This record gives sequence, C-alpha cells and structure tokens, in this order.
Amino acid sequence: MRLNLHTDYALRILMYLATKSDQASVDEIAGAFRISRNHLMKVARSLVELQLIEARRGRSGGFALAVAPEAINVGFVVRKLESLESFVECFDRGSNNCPVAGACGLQGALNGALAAFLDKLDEYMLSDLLPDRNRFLRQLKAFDQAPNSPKTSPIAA
Amino acid sequence: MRLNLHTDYALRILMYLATKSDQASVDEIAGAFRISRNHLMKVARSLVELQLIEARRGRSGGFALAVAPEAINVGFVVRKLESLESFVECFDRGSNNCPVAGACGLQGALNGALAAFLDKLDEYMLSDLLPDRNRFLRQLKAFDQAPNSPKTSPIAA
DNA sequence: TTATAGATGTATCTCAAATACCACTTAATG
DNA sequence: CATTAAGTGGTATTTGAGATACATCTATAA
Repeated sequence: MRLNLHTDYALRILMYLATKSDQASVDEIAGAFRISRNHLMKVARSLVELQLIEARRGRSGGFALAVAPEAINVGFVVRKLESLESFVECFDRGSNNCPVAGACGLQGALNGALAAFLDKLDEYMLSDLLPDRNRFLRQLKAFDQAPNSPKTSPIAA
Repeated sequence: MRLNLHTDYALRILMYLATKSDQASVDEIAGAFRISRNHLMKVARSLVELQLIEARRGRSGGFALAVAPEAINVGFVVRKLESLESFVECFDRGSNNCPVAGACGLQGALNGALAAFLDKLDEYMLSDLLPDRNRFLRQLKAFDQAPNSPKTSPIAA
C-alpha cells in the first residue's frame, strides 16, 4: 500500500507554487526537488486538467496556481489522482473475479477505512500544509546549493 | 494507492478457514478462489509467522486458524502485512530525500489519514467480515462448479 | 519581421518490483 | 512405502515509474 509518486509530486508542485506565489517552470520545480523533469511534466498535466494550475506555453511561460491555496483541498487532490476503484480487486466491478463478493464484509470494511482516510485529508487545505513558507523556501535553497546539486539554480533568483 | 494482493489473499485465507472452521490445504483454498497456489503458499507462511494460523505438514496436513475469528483484528493483519513505512517517500527515514521535510505539513496530514484508515479497520474482527457463512460457502461452491473451474473440486467434499 | 531561445507537451523505451509460475525438497500418515 | 501436503528457491511475466528523445508553441531580441 503506497501513495502513487504521481500524487506525491502533484502535491509538491502545488506546495511549491503556493510558496512562490508566482509562476514557475517544470525545470525549476524538478530541479528544486531533484526529481525527473519529464515525469513531473506528466503530473503537471494532470493538475492542469483538474484546473488547479494553469499553463502558459512558450518563452517566459510556466505553471501557476489557478486557485488560491486556501481553496485547494488536499482530499480533493488525492481523490482525483489516486485511482481508488482498484484499491483492492473487488472494488472494480469490471475486473472483479472474487467469488464471495457480496457474502464477504471485507469490501465494506475497506471502503469505510478508505472513506475515513479521505475524510481526514479533507480537513486540510493546501495552505495548511505550509505553516512556514520562509522555512520551506530556505530549505529548498539550501538543498539546491548542497553537493550533487543540479547545474541549474533557478531558485536563487 | 492499492492494497497489496498479498494482504488481500491473507484475508481471504483467514475468511476461508474461519468459514470452514476446520483445516484446509493451500491447494483447496487456491482452487476455491482460482488464484496462484504458490503465491498463496507464501502468503500462508506470513500468517503462520504471525501465529494467526497453524500449519500441519504431511499427509492429512493443512492450515487451520490458531485463534478464534472473534479474536483476529483486521487492522492488526493489515498493519503487519503492509509495509507502511514506505507509504510515501518521506515516511521512510532511510530513503527520504525530500528537501522540505519538516517544513511541509504533508507528512503529518498523511500520517493522520493513515491512522484514521487503520483505526477504522481496528473496529472489525475477522468474524465481522463473515455475516453469512452459509452464503459464503454457497458462492464458493457455485464458483467451483462454474465453467473454467479448476480440475480439483475439494469444496464439494 | 523573422530567427531563436525557452518553455510546454507527447510518444516511446527501459528498468524494477509485484505477482505468478515451476520444479523440487521435506515431512507425516494411512 | 506410497501418497499427500507443507515448504523453498529460482525464474518468468506483468505493470507502472521513470528516462529519453523529440515535437510544438510563443515571447523576445536582432
């Protein structure tokens, strides 16, 4: 049981953009966290489709929050990005091949537990994840200047 | 985000043994659900190590519950079988490479949500998952006799 | 006005981990 | 002692994360 990296990265993008309160390119964000630029781009696409961020193409383009951090719900993001229909085989009507479906309380128990999980996340807005934005930026900057740092250093700007 | 098949299978073994309230071989259980015998054996091993079931080798051997269904907690099983330290990168002190650890509230939020998930499962005992054991057995039997059924039919016995 | 740099966007390949399968060994009992 | 079942190690397969490469768009500088 693992949160998809896709969702993890999505939340990092949102936190980064919220902290910067300005647009940023995928290269910048990928460099800041030292993660795959191309994978991050795919994640950013998902966020665009969810209308949580906006993309501007071309030179001086980038991504920016489309909604205020106070209005972005963490549970919403996780619900949208995690394909919870396949949390366990019997959740997926299509591929379910479990012979005891209906006679087994596991489905209901897991469903309730998953609901509790999401309900808890619903209590958080993006802004709640960033209690100290200065510290957030400071740590990213320190990381950028640490050994093994990527060639680009757009954070310093 | 998916529950490992390993955990799913573990719960199926437990439910099967509880319903039968007798010992059963891995072949029997694998046949009943039409899932991999060898994989299921590995899962059964995990349950033996957790002392939830007992193994008897040799002819007329098999697996049987080591604890009453009313005393096996679903949350306990899931906690033991799912490696939740790697639920998200920053949970694992060893491999965590996130530069904003400490300045980011995501870790706390996810931790709380995961706790809510497990707490919910703690409300269920194995016996709660089996409200109608006759129906459970009936469906398994029907599945066994359906087309594409495996050659062995130990359920009929 | 046009070339170019800097950005988003997309198609495809590689690799690792989870899962499934296979062959074999060991143990117990009828 | 033959049979049935647990137990083990190794190998194939599948799936999704991540990497690579390339295509497309647009502001800006010459």
